[in-house]
Formats: sequence, structure tokens, C-alpha cells
Amino acid sequence: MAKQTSTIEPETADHCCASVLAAPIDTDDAGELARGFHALADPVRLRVLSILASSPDGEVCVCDFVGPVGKSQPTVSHHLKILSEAGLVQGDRRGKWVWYSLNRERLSELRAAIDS
Amino acid sequence: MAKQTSTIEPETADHCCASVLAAPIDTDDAGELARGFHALADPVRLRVLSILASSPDGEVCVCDFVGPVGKSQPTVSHHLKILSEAGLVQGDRRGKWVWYSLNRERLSELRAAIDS
DNA sequence: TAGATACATTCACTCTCGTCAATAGGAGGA
DNA sequence: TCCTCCTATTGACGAGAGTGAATGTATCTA
Repeated sequence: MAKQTSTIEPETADHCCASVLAAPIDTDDAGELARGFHALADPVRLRVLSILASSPDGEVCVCDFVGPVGKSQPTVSHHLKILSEAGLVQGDRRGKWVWYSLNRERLSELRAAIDS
Repeated sequence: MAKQTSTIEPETADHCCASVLAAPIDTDDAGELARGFHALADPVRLRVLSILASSPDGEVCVCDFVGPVGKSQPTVSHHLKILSEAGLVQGDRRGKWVWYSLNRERLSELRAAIDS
């Protein structure tokens, strides 16, 4: 079951979505959220997400990141891996190319964590 | 034609509130946002913000952070400085004590940056 | 003025991160 | 099978971050 085509899973609500502003969070939740925000704490990765969100198809090939972000191909691949491990993007191999797409649900979780 | 002030507000769009998801952001905006998210990318700082948001008065003395976060006083002071430089908190000296409060507007800016 | 208290700064240490050159892996095409 | 193209990984380097002991600074009190 490497592929999941459903919309949102119900059981994801217990291990995520801890709010920073609602009540004092414990160390574990703080660490989990910190990992998420760490993925956003880099200009290259923010530009990757931005390019991804602005793509008409919602998908961008790795080779189409290298030019716009102005970094080498290994560096771009490194940042894509960090974003992928943070759950913010996912890659899909099709032939020689790998197409990355944005995980807007995960982004909403981080946004909700700093919501009033 | 480096600037386009079409839909949103003209005077706020240049120094803040750049959205990651609306359109491809430039390197400067990405760097500014990355600095903001970097301040959130640490468990200690998230707990500081959480304690601050849960305080009835909206203010917390520095000495009241040290115990809950479980770090030394210089370390707490270091993190408060980072949060302060990111615009997320502000300190107010009253006698011997310094009271920190949350800047919810700045937090809203970061939240809006990853809003759909 | 001297001492005590609260907070900030300096310094040194360790660890992680961002970066790229070099290389490996994987998928078509000839 | 061999070659080419696209992507991921490895290794190495410098820069920066997190931490706490020691010290400095500011304020209050006796």
C-alpha cells in the first residue's frame, strides 16, 4: 500500500494538530511541531513550496526546480528529501522523471498549530 | 516590473505578508519568512510561546520560564532574544523583572504566509 | 554605598545544517 | 547490451545553532 488516494484520514487527528496557543504543550508535541517548522525555515525550501503551489498541474519535475531556485541538483534533491520527510511534499516517479506535489493537509496542520 | 500590487494591499505587500502559496516568492521574501519560521523551529521556543499564550495576564516573567522549559537561565534568555528579534515576543522591563508578551500580529503574518 | 536579585552577554564546546563535487542508482533509447 | 538522461546518495567542508559555566549589567533594598 504505497499509494493512498483517499482524501483525509480520520486517525491522523490524535498524533498531530497540537496547538501552541491553546494550552501549554508538552515536550513531545513541541518537538514534533518544531520538526515541521524546521522544514519551512529555509528560503530554498519555501521557494520550492511556492513554485509547487503555483504550478497549474500541482506537480513539478525535479529538473524544473533547479533553475528557479538557483541551487545545484544535489542540493535541490536534499531539500526535497527534507520536505518529504516532514510530510509537506510527496514524489511520484514516472519513467525517468520524479514529479513532486504539495501536501496541503500537512501545511494546514502547521498553520492550525499557530492559530488563535 | 518587479512589483505587482494587484489584488492585496499596496503598502503592506512589500515588507510583510508574502504568501508562499499564492505566487512564486522571490529570494528576499523567502529569506524573511524563513527567519520567522526558524524562530518557531525549536521545541524550547515553542514551549515559551505556548506558556506565554496561556498566561492569564498575557505576560510572563523570565524567571517563570526557566522551570517549565527545563533549561538554564542563559539558555532561556538566548531563546527569548531569538523570539524577540523575530518579532514574535516583546520584553518590558519593570524594576528588576522583565515581562515578555506575545505578538499575535506577527504570528498571524506567518500563519497567513502558509494560508491557501 | 554595599549587597542581593533578575536578566543579559560572553565564551567555549558539540552538533547540525546547507552546499557542492563526485559518484551511484534507475529508467528509457539505440 | 551499451549509452544517455534524470535523480538520489555519499563525503567533505564551512557556517551557524543550542547549551551552560562564568561574567557583566541593571535595579532594588538595607
